[in-house]
Parts: sequence; C-alpha cells; structure tokens
Amino acid sequence: MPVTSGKIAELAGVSRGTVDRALHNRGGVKPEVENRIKEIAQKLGYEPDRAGKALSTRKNPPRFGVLMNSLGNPFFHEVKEGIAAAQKELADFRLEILMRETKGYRAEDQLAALDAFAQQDVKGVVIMPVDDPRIAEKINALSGTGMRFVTVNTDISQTRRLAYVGSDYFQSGRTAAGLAELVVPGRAELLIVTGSIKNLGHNQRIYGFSREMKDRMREIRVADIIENNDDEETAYIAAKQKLKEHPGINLVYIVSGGAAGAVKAVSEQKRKIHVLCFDSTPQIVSLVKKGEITATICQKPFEQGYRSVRVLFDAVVNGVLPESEFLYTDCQIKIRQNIE
Amino acid sequence: MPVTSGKIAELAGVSRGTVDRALHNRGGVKPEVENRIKEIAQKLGYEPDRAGKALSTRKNPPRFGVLMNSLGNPFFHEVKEGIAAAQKELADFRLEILMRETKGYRAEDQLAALDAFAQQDVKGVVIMPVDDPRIAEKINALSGTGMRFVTVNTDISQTRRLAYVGSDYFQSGRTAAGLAELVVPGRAELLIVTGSIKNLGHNQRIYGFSREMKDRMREIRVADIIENNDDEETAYIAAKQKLKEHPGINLVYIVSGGAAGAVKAVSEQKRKIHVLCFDSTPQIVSLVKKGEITATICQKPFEQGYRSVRVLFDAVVNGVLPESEFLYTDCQIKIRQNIE
DNA sequence: TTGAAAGCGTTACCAC
DNA sequence: GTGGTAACGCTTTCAA
Repeated sequence: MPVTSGKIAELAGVSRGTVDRALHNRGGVKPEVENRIKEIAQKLGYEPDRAGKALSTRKNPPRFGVLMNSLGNPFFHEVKEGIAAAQKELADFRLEILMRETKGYRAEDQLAALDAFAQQDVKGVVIMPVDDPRIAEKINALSGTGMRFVTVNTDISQTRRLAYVGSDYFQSGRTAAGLAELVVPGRAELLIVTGSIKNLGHNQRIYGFSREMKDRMREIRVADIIENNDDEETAYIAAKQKLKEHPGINLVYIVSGGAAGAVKAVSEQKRKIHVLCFDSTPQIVSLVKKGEITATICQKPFEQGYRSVRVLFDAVVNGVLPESEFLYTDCQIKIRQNIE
Repeated sequence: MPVTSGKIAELAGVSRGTVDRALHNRGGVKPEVENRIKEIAQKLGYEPDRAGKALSTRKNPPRFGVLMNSLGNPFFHEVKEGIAAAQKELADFRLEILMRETKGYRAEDQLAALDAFAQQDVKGVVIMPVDDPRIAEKINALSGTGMRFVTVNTDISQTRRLAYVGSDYFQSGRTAAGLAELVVPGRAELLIVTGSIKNLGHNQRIYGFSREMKDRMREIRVADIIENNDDEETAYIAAKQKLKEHPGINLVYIVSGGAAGAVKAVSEQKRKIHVLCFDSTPQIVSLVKKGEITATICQKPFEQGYRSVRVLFDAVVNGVLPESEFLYTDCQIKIRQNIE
C-alpha cells in the first residue's frame, strides 16, 4: 500500500496541509515540525501520487517555453512532433507550451525570447541554444530565479542547464568511420562536406571520424573539405570541382545539411563513390532508397523533442532530476533496407 | 476546456452516474437516453480524463498476465525490463501483472497458464505464443469471454489477438542482405546458421535475406545451412566442418541464438569472413566490439515489452484499440562503434 | 431506470 | 503556524 500524504500527516500528528507545505518548502511551518515531517516521508519512501497531483494541479497548470532556431529546417519537424507527443501525454496536467521558433543564429532573438518567457511566468524552457556567451549568462541568471532549462539537439557549455538531450556527435562520427571501414576496406580517400567550421556538432562529427580512423590505424587521406553553409547548390558546385581535381576520392562524408547537392555531384561521376551522411529528411530518405547514399546516421529527432519535455517536466513538477547531465539519443544506422 | 462527464450529464439532463453507465455499456439505462448520451459524447469529442480515472480505479485495479517461454534465454531480460517500465509508468492505476515464465515450447504449459489466468480475473494477457493450434483456439475462446490479448516477439496466426508487437523478421532479413552487399561487394558465398527450420522468425530472416538478394540481382550461393537448436557447441562443430568443406565461404549469416559457437569457428580461420547476426545479448555485444562479428541487427526488446503492455492497457482500460494490428519495432543495425 | 453521494490523493485557500 | 475544507474528474455503491 503506497504511502500518502495523509498517512504522513497522521504519523506526524499534523494536517495534510502542513505536510504539503513542509515537503514543498513553502514556509509557514515550525522548523522542528518540518524536519520531523521530512524524516517520516524519507523513511516511508513517500512519492507523491501523480494522478492526485495532476487532478489538483489543474487550477494553475505549469507553463513551459520552447525555443529553437528551427524555421525552414525540415530536420526539426520531427523534434516538434516529439514535443507535441510529450505534451499530449502530459495532458492530465494541462501543461502549456509556448513555442518560439526563430531563423538563423542571432543571439539577440534568443535573448529577447527568454526575457519574454520570464515575463510570462514560464517555469521551464527547452532550448536549442545559439553558442554565444550572452545566452549562457542569461540562462544562468534565469536559473537563479528558479527557471529550469534543458538543452536539446545542441548543447552550450558553462551553464546551469539541467541536462542536454540530443546526439553524441562525436560517437556518430566514430560510427561513420566504422561504416567507412566496412564499405571501403582499402585505402580511403575522403571528401568532407561540412555546414560550417564554426558549427560544434559538425566539427565533432569530423573529429570523431578521424579519431576512430586513427585508433583503428586505418590509412586515410582527406582530399579536401567543403564548407557549404547547409546549402545544396554550393555543395554541388564545390563537390563537382573537387571530385574532378581528386580522381582518387572514394568516399564522401557529409556532416552538414543540404546533402543532396553533393550527392548529385557524386552520381554524375562514372566511378563508384560511397556517400555517408546524417539524419533522415525526406530528401535523404529518397536518396538512400535510390542507392545514391550508402548509409545515413540518424539521431532520433522525435525522441529528442519528447524526452526533453519529459525531463523538464519531471524536474519542474515532480522535483526529480535527470539521471545524467547528458542524455544521448541512439545513433542509428540506416541503409536502404531499413530506412522505413 | 476539455469535456467532462459532468458537462455531458448536464447537457443530457441526467446525472453523472447515468452518463458513466451509458458510456460503458453497463446497462440499466433506457436505450433512448443511452443513445442521446452517446451522441452528445461523440459530438463533443469526449475523452475520459486519465487522472480522474486513475484515482477512482484504485478500488479494483486491473490485472494483466504475461506469458513467455523465456526461462534461461538472456534475450528476454530486456523484454522483461520493458514490461516493468510500463508497469511503473502505469503505477497510478495500480496495474497488477502476473508473470508466468516457462522453458521450452510445450503448448500444454501455456494452456495451463492461460486457464490459471482466467481463474484469477485477468483482464488482458501479453503472450509469446507457442505456434500450436490449441493455443490459437484457447486465445479465441478466452477472447470470447472478454479477455484481451497482445502477442509479443512472436506472432500466431488465426487468432483474435489485438496486435502483434515485435520484429518484422522479414525486413530484418532484407536489411541483413543490404549489409551483406556492402561488406561483400562481389560474389557472396554463404553459410547460414539457424536455430530450427521450424522456427517461423528464423525462417523469415532467411527468406527476407534471399528475397532481397534476388530483388537486387546479386550473385549469391548458399554453401550450406546449419541447424543448431540455439546451441553453441553444435554450431561450433558444424561450422568448423562446413568452413573446411567450402573454402569459398566469405559470409556467415546467423539467424539463431547461440551465435558464439559459429563465431568461434570463423575466427579460427585464417581468411576474412564476415559474420552477420541478430540481437545483442552481452555475449554478442562483446564479439561485435572485438570485431569478430561485423554487424548485428537488433529488434529493441525493451520496447517490445514496454509497448505490448501499453497497447494492452489502452485497449482494456481506455477502450482504445491499437492503430495497426502489426506494431513492428525498429530494425537497428549495430556495429562496433555504436553498439553501446 | 435513475440520482445522490462518497471516495481516490493532492494542492490551494481561508480561517483561526 | 496550523488545520479544515473545497476542488479536480471519475467510478461505484446505495437509495429511491
């Protein structure tokens, strides 16, 4: 028989109201009584009942903010679906979610959105942060006022966020290298396509790849690196030229968005060149199915959205902190036969 | 503002009790009133509130049975963890779960267990069925009395189960073939290791593989098929001999449990032979990490357990049927770099 | 055939 | 500082 607040009240010789105030540190309880109550709760392993809580929380429901620079990026569609799914599962609690989607990487936009959240009594924020010290500062300042943060898809260091939910980019890079070894057993000559050399995730995918290659003592030559700002046309033109310059290239490793451009350049070649990339936007799915991309490594965007909201909710509403600061989603290998 | 049973009662000019009886077909309501109530509920899109329901259901909690011939099979450890996780998530409802684990494939054991469940007022059963017509009959008979069934990991045809939760064995076979094409680009000469030629899942893995090879017009020769009854020693001895007989074998495809034996035989060879297998028991994980298994295809046992209980719960307690009769878990490719 | 009321566990508010 | 009570939405029981 689970412990209820009523039972604790009885044992402590007080009322349920007092127990509630004591356990939530809401003040107005004599310190000695508060301690006694907490001890009893501890000893009996009291866990507040979720159903009862949901029912009573209805009067002032929790409110979260979600902040992502996701506009115009198809990848984030699934992340948003995950967020919606979590909200639906938490419908009992009438969780409100304020969505703010921005375009591009301007720190100013995020700062303004965070301030707006603070005005609106937002208890927790899921954020895909721009890597800027002002954002870190703002997160820390708001944390001081009790607002809780979870970073999703992209992390930011030096902050008091509760957790990061997303891909382990370094490990996905390693996994790509493992695939490379399988499909190009001999000497690998590599063309890398990255979105930006300032994008942390992209860099880690490259770093993980080369680390794995080194650890496995594989002979590898990086013919060139293309920076395409996630743009298809740029990737196409640059790849076309590089593939001509380096006829020995047998592997194209795309860590950025906008893979299709580079793939087009590859498929215009006569020789067999393997392509490895990341994520599974509809365009990529179609290219994998056609065999123009050998494999893609996915990071479970749906789960990223779902999980980040759940983790935040557990912390804000139930006072339960995540098991780890780093909540990595699976690193999934998809080839034409298992991509859908 | 969500619709409550109270609001429906008001609109229908009856009490909440009557609404409840009407919507649950519990009888004792004048047909015309019942229809009116149902219409209103339908029109307003009434969905019973889970928290309220959880709270009131406490007095007589639902009881489920789980029936698997899983004793002594390490694969099912994760399935059971998934079941436990679902039970924990449904703690609000005080869901009881009766676990019955058996060893081997005796239909009699399962029949007896099912009868016992029926005695104990079990509302729903998660079952990994033995493929025997008597089991199918029993499932159908008990379905007639209102008991609900979900099959997990292994399906059984011709039954009134609500859904199957598990691997799409055929597609995993196709995926294995896709991998085979990547790692053995030329002519493939194959040694197959299966648990039993009577095991439906194993057969489908083989069938999917050869179908995919055919569809992709790949040149392939099956040197031999070993039947090892999921036993390591048997697999070792047989594989050792077959590898000697057929020096052209460059791929070993293991669709059964007890992969380690065959792997041992492979690693005693001088030449490079790729090994593809299924699932990720601790032993397999270790062999993949050592590079003795090229890749393994996993079927998310945890999720199989979790999902089967959730689906059953939704049906029995909330009256919500699963979206599809076939709820396939992801087919995951694991290589040394992403296996954990 | 129907209604009224109690109860599930929590929180919030108002008295004292 | 503390206790009592109402409220959340549903199911169930007892009366009528």
